[in-house]
Amino acid sequence: MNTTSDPKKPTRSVVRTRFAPSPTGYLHVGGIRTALFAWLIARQHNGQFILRIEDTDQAREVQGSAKHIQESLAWLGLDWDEGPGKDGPSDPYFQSQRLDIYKKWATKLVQEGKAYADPYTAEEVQAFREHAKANKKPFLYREHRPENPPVWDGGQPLRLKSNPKPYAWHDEVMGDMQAGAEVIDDFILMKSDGFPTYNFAHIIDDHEMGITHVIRGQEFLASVPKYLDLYETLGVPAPIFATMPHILGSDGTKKLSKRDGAKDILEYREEGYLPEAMRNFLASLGWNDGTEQEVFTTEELLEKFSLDRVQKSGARFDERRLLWLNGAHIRLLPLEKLAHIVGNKLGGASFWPPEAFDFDETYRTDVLRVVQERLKFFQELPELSKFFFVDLPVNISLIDDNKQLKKFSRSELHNMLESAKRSLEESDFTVDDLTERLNRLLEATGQKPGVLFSLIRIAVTWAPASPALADTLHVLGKEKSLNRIEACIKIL
RNA sequence: GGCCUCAUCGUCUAACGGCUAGGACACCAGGUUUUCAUCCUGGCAAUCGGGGUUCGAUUCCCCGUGAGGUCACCA
Repeated sequence: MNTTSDPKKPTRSVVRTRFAPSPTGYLHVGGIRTALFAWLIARQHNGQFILRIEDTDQAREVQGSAKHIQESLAWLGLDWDEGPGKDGPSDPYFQSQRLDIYKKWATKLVQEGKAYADPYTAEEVQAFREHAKANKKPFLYREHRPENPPVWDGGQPLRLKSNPKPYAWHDEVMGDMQAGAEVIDDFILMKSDGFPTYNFAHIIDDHEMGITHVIRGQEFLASVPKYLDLYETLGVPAPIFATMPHILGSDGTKKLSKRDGAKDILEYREEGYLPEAMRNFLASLGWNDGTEQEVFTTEELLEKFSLDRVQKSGARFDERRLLWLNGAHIRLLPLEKLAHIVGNKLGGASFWPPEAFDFDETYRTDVLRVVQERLKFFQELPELSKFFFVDLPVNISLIDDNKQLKKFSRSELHNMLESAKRSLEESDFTVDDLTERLNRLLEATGQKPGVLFSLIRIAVTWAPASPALADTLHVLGKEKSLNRIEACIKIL
């Protein structure tokens, strides 16, 4: 393990970005979009993308969520160059394992008189806060800064001795920013439990890890001046900031959050969404390339993404758009690849109905070829394909309620199917021959396709929807098709 | 309440200060030899309000209004 205090840091490439979640639960689309953008920036500059786990709040930590987060990123294809499971020059990447580093920096600040122990109890500080609130004034701790603070022994909160003054900075997304001295305060660096606050730890880590671009959500925008103050006090250069607008819930009222029903990103994997589609969707929420292109492959995203075209305003999360995009990406997929994804869900599972495995892979691939263009997400594969594998129960209402077929008597339908059967018995069941025969059948029976084809389609599937008739018959094969037609003839 | 940010069809968005404000999703209608889907065509639908500046404001400025964020020993 490298000690991060080594002054001779390894040569770093120009761009290093990070995603730094806290392990307090799962990742939803709001949070993971920031990760996508950070990843995109790193990758398009041949830089590094670092995953850092910010586990400094013992109380809020959720067991297993660090793993879950890693799994989410891995599914989305946001691979990290350094982080959990990937040793790097700034190892370790869990903040809870970097306590000595924060302690060292904190001690340095104390020695230089730039930080001091907070002598008040939590209740006392809370009283200050409420007093300010009662007077409708913002709370500033520094107005209560003790004259003779006790020696910091690690048991009290450690506060930064701030230098209130106006700050101006540039944000890649938000543009030129400025703030007055009134927002600068003596915030807490180290908590009394010996852990650093986010406000302190992320700055130390970003510096130690050589992060060049800090890409994060809007909730941190108001804190940037405080961070600027700390950077100055630390004598450390500030990185490039890029503040992302929030993704709002579909009702548009709040930042998307778990409380408001934001889904675990991995649920989309379960439902059969493509990571490719998710990346496209996430990117297009708040970003576009200025053209009318809507569907982007990840290669195109890497080529075209830029922070300066990221929207400043928040965007609502509309799952219908994701659904459409997913269908579009499914149609873009080569059949073999689609077959592989569909057949290898997770833990040996698949999106196929169980009956599909009574058949060989060639047959399943044939089925997939004809349903590909109507798939929107993989979880709907069973209902779209089940009749290729099992005989669905007869559902006579498909005929009785069909607005074309209901006009005919049972015996008329019976006769139509009889002639269909006779013709198909002669077929070699290639798509071409089937198409040819079905066309001739139209002439021979004098029926419209809406009648004849509907009837045959229903007879061989008993499903409300299915692929084109010739395709369906071809995939089903001669024996099964004729058997099903035969069975239908009997009940008519 | 203070501070910060934002504001174009229902939604995601485009538009050096200059054409009938463009595209996509969704929805509706029609077409492609049936259904569902794809694909194609068409339709519906927007510059938050008020003042300026300007020959001309979606665009620039001001004031409202609305929305979001922040003001933790959470991140």
